[in-house]
Amino acid sequence: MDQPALDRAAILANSRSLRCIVHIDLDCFYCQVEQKRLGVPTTVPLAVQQWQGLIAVNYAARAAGIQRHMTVTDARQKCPDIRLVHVATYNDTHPEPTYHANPTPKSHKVSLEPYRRASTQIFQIIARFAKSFERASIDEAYLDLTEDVVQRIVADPPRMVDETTVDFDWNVGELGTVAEADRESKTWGDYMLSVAAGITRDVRRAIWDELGFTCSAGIAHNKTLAKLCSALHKPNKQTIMRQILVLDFLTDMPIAKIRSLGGKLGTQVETQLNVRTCGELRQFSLEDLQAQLDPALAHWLYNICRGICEQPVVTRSKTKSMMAAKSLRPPATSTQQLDQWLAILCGEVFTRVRDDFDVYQRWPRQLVLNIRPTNGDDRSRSCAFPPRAHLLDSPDALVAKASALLAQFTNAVPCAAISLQCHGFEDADTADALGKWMRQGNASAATVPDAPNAPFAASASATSAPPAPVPVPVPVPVSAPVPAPTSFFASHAARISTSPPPPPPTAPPLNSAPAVAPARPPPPPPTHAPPPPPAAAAAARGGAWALLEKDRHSARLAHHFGRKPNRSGRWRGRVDGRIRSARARAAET
DNA sequence: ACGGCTCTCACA
DNA sequence: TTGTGAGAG
Repeated sequence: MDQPALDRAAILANSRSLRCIVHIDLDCFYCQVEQKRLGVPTTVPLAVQQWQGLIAVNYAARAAGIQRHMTVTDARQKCPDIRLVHVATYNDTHPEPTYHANPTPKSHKVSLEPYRRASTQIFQIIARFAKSFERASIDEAYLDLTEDVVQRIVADPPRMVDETTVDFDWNVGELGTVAEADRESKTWGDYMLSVAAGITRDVRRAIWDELGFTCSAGIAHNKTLAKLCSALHKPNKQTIMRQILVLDFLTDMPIAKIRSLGGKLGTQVETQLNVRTCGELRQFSLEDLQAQLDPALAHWLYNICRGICEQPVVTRSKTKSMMAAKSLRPPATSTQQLDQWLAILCGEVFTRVRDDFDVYQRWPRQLVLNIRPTNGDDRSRSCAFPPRAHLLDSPDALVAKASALLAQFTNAVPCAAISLQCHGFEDADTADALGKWMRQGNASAATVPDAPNAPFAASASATSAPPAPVPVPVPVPVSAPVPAPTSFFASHAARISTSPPPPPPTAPPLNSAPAVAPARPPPPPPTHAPPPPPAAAAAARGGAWALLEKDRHSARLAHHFGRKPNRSGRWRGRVDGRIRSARARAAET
């Protein structure tokens, strides 16, 4: 068999995992938040600025040649009509984040709270449509709609042209860009994606109707493709990646566009193999790759350039850590200056932690202080986060803890940056009593109860009441082998019969993207990641360079496979692992 | 085994 | 660029 035939065979073999994965991505999110707040039409070029730099640019401004990394001076020069909005700021005399007229890094600290609150509202809507979704960033989510799609198909089966071809219309999104070859030969996978696209359209319409935000989406059989796909027709459009188009779609795709390959690792793969695109990467056999790269990395790359990706959508909607950071320009030269900024950071962390408690009834366990001396040598120290009883209405106890951490550094000044973060959130009930008791080594007498289902955040606002609890759905595994399309749906139907029905559509079907905004020009060409630091420095720190040495640091790639290396550091296949553990059990008895 | 610290990657 | 986040060794 020639190579393309082998590639297609590999994908076919993988098609047993016919998941429906959606990636939703808000269009120039910070800009939309500010446009909504200020009532600025989308036709007005607008950018969000943080000090002298732009951190978000709307599509009207992009059409005028404005790009993300420009300074405000360059932006005004290039587009005199541009509306520049500075992010909210605060300081010790104005502790409430507001949109000050002329904030300076010397006198103010940035607050991203308005975007966090908008984000919370968006995820609240997504939660109504998707039983399982993964909050991937402040404005991105992955949804696994497989179960919902199967449920809909079982309830309302499509007409069949023949045993394998489904009769339906593509009316729910753009198709992949490349050739629209085989448009008429629609597989079960295509049909599933079209049903997922219908749900996606409903989610996007709800976000628009209720909040006034537009977003783009990609609908595919896995996370990697869904993410690439959502960027294909921005803004305000959704794109379906049919399996038949995957290889063509990826052929000219720069590998740097693939998640986790946008940085040093991707650069190393590029230089070591002398490849830039997925198509070029496909020229290498698995053996070729494994001869030059870490075996785990080689395996992952071999699959990913063929559009094969098995990473599950991990249900997660709450943040795991919170950080308040301030870079100091010019660097702080006295500990008094540092103490002053530290108190401000404490105030922010205090407020956010308390607001979070009002919604989730959880409290952080760890407090971390990080400083960057001007020599760039970051240092951090941590301690226990003050108990809730000590932080009821003032951040004083937090300031005391943080100051003690700061005092641990002998050469803190001159200091270019300081940040405070907290993590290790625990449910309040178990954290206050049972959890501590368990951690003290009393686990033999009892088992920890499952954490109660947390309500989804209605708002991070301190003033809003906690929302009514919404049960967190139990994720259902969806990667079971698929014998044949019809039996696949039948077997899933039995398992999902007790699930609640999806919300009814709120409006008639739309052709392609919701008609909530006029067509926009395509996004600008991709920007490239900044060059990495010198290889020697990175290698000395044990960074990604070492990763490329065969058999070294392979465990770093665990997230690509959902499994971990064993104690000797070697990777196990799933079957291999089972055999090994069976042998190990036999050896023990 | 686990917690403390460092590093990478991503996104507005 | 800065300010956040997640995750891995």
